[in-house]
Amino acid sequence: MNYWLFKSEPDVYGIDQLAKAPGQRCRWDGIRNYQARNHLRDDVKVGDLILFYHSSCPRPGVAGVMEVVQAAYPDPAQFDPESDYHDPKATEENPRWYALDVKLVKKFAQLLPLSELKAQPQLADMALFKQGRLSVVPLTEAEWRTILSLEE
DNA sequence: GCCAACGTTGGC
DNA sequence: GCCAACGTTGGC
Repeated sequence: MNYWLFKSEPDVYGIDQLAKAPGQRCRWDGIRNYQARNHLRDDVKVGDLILFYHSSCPRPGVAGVMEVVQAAYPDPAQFDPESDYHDPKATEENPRWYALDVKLVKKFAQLLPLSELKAQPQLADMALFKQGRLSVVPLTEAEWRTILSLEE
C-alpha cells in the first residue's frame, strides 16, 4: 500500500466535480511530465490512497481523499488530435503517457490549506515541498497519518 | 502579474 | 553531451 498526492487545478477539475461524477469515479489523465508518469505507470497500484490537492488557485491545499480503482493504462488523450493533451509523437504501439482511474473516498469538511501543511515540523521533508512542481507526489505513511490527523 | 524553480528543446 | 533559450508550474 502506497500513499500519494495528486494535484489538480480546481478551475479545470476540482473535488466537487469528482463528487458529482457517476460512481464518484473518474479517469486521472493529462499527466505530461516524465517523473509523474513514471510514478503513475510503475508505482501507483489499485487500492493505493491519494490526497486530492488543489493547486494554482486562491486556496491551495488538500481537498479530500481518493483511491485507485484501475491501474495505469495508456492515456487515450495522447492519440486524439482534438485534445489539448494530444502528443503527435505517441503511438498506440509506443504510448508515452498514462492515465488511471480513481474514486472519491471522502471530501474533507474543510479544505486543509497548504499553509497549515507548511506549519507542521513533521512535514518539513515532504516531497511536495522539495519538488514543488511535481503533480504526482509520493507520501510516506507517517506523512499520510500526520496530514489526515490535521483534518477534523 | 510576478517570479523562482525546474523541465524541455534544439543548435552546436 | 553541453548549454542557452524558452516554456510551465504554482505560490504569492
